[in-house]
Amino acid sequence: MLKNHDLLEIYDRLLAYFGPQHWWPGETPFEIMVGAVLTQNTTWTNVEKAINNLKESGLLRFEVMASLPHATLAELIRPCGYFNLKASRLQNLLAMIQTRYEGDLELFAQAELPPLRQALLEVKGIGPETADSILLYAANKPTFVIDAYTHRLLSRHGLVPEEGADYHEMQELFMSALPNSSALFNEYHALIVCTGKEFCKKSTPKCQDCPLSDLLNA
DNA sequence: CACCAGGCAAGTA
DNA sequence: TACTTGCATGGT
Repeated sequence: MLKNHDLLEIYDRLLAYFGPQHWWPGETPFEIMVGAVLTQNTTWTNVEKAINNLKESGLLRFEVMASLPHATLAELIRPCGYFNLKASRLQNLLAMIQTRYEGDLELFAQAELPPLRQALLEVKGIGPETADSILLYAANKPTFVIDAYTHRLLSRHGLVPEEGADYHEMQELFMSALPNSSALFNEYHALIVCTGKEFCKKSTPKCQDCPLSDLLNA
């Protein structure tokens, strides 16, 4: 079984296997932030369609999107699913940044991590994963993102239960075992997603071919 | 056809 | 606190 202190070795293996990912898929902090909301429980290919709609309409900018009617925004992001819900969530998020950070993402990114995380979590529709994704990938803050792939990796290797694992508990596993580096957390989470997409799927796992397969019965 | 995908919040007991 | 349900499109 996997041990807590092996998390650094796992990183080395994934990096050697997949190579550096230089994530997140998005050209600007604003695009990354929007993508973080749109990808909630949704495939990235569907998110791309929604992002492309926004891009082609020239709406992928803070001031423009912030003044868009809900129905217009919802229609554009329809392909990524939950479109009414996500339109509201985006608007809630933009309103918070408008109020607390003058609608300025650079100012937003200059804030300290703990209050910034708190501000994000107070937005209706922003939970721990979305908050941490925005903090890490749009604001370069050193926090570890826990998603379905990460949970699956940990549970398949016996580090946490398959059901009922706590987000903060899983986050602490990584953050207590690793140096506090946003560059490292960024790359590590990206590599976990690579593993998840290629080997660690829910119903069709390919554990035999996974670069970590020999750790399963060590 | 059933199941899955880089969640989250609200309702119920 | 511990379940359960709604939200929705698109791919396998």
